[in-house]
Amino acid sequence: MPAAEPPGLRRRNTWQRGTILRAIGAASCHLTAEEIHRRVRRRERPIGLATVYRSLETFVREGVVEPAYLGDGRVRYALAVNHHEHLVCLGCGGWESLDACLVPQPPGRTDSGFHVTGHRLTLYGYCARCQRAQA
Amino acid sequence: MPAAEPPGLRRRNTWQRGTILRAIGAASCHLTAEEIHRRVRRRERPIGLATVYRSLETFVREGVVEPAYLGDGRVRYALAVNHHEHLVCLGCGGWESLDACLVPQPPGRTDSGFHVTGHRLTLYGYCARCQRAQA
DNA sequence: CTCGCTGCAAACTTTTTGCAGTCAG
DNA sequence: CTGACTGCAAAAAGTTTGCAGCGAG
Repeated sequence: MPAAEPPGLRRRNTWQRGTILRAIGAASCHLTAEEIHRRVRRRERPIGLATVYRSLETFVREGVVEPAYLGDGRVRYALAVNHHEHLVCLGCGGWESLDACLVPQPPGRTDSGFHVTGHRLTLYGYCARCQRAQA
Repeated sequence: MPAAEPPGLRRRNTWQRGTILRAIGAASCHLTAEEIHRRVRRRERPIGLATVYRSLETFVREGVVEPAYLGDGRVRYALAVNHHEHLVCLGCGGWESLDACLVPQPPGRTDSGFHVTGHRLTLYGYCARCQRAQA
């Protein structure tokens, strides 16, 4: 499920990547790159923001981490293991998490030969507060 | 379905918005803001990029246009009527469209009172080309 | 040893915002 | 008439990249 290994690269395990991955895993929801950066900076040895971005890119490619685009112009990340969907409000831009996964179908292969390893579902509409405001 | 009317604003129809909406509708796939801008610029009277962005924001709020975040750092737009899903390759970053909509469940209301009016599903994995490259 | 990874800072891209003038209703 | 919409240009925000040094394997 974690997708096949990248072409010819040999991955190295550094303490930075471990720290970043642990920070994402410790969070209860999706984090932005900056939030992750801020959390791993608290440690004795700081980690560069660029490193966070580069590590995230690697993790996403490996299928370990899942990105989420909630419409506020920044990407959020969470462990693929903690997969969940989001409800985004078109009124205020806010969002809530949805525990259930509404796309139960297992990864497979499409007609075009595309190998599906995961998915990302975002539901959008209006939150309770915005519905009231429109009344 | 096109969501309720915004709070206290009265919308105005300008030739710019009509042109932008027509450009999106004429496209066979999702367009980036810049692509839309380039297309509406061909006309005799050019439209400002900021206007394109502001109009898109309005259209999305109204539920007329649907955004798509395919992971390349820019947002793409298409008419909600032309709804379709995407397959994004984690290997090369490319993407293909999927005609079928895999989330047939109708809009409804969640426990938290959130009113769902639409959704956005992105499947990810590896395209045929990248699978071959990894072999 | 080798070569992928890191940090820093500069560069880039995309999107947003301020403001004054315009025009739809 | 009113105030929402527009254009321009400047600014912001988020992400990427170049490069030299470091260190995992």
